[in-house]
Amino acid sequence: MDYRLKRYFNVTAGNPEEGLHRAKLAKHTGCNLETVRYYEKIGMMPDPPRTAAGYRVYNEGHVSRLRFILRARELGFSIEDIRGLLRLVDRGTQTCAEVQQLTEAHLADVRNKIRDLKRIEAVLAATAAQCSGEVVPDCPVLDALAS
Amino acid sequence: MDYRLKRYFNVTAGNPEEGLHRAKLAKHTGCNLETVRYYEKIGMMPDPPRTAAGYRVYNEGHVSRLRFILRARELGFSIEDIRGLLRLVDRGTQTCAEVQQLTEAHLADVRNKIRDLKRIEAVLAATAAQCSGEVVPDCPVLDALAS
DNA sequence: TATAAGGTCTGTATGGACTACAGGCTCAAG
DNA sequence: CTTGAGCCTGTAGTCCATACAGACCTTATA
Repeated sequence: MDYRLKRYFNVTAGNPEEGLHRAKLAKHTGCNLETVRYYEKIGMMPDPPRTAAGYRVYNEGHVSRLRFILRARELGFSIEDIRGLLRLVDRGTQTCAEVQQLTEAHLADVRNKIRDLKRIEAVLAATAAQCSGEVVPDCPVLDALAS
Repeated sequence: MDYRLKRYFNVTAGNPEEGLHRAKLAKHTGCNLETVRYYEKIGMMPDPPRTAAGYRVYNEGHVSRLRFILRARELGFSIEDIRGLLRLVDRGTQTCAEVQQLTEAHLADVRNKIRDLKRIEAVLAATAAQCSGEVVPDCPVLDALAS
């Protein structure tokens, strides 16, 4: 399709609101503009279709995938961890056993994170509560994770 | 005290098991050897006392502080977040109101992390359960964090 | 329709948080 | 008193982004 024609369709041939350029994807997800390109480069995000002029065009699928990646990073998952999680989404050739093993490993990791965060939560909540008085309690933050 | 004397006390003057050199601290905490020095440089870890020859000497306090930092990083806290949390430990000059505000902010962050991790946990658990059969379920991992 | 403004492209440079290495000193053992 | 392991410092390299530079595309306005 000629790019002159594409204009009539607001970038993509389909639904107008499904076609996002890079800046809009970034804004929708809270991602840095350049990071979008970076994740594409390292293979975390698929190469998006392009307009005739070479502009990247994203859809809702890209939005949720990118949101997931960003939040998973905030939750302390490494790039490789996230690749593993996304493999559960992108799979096709994997056997069920492989999927299960991967899943169980992530599950253990996630549950440990939850456990430790709850410990921190408890300590912080106690601190905040006691602190409403004049007395600043002795702060056992470090002990929260004293495995 | 002369360092020749210190030998008799296994590096520190006090309890032998309280004096750790850098490699031992690293091994006890699972920290990379060089990272110990790095955290000291950026002020996350206090400058430890030194032997007469200049060797760093750590105690149990250093161990738990470093463990905390490392785990907090794994849980997705930034260096600045952790500085904030540690300020609750290191405080002395802060007012109660400051401590409380800081604590409440961290608390909200922690609770959001827990919420999202639980969502991931639920999806992973479901995946693992279904996957024990022959059928690989449609994988809604991405939807887990579709805020 | 010329042009200015703003969005996008690519490649490259910079920054933060580590991590590894090089060259020299210290220490315990033999 | 030498040898090897461990520690010191400073510096270089890596990973994960983030920012910038110079060129092209698109839209609005004169």
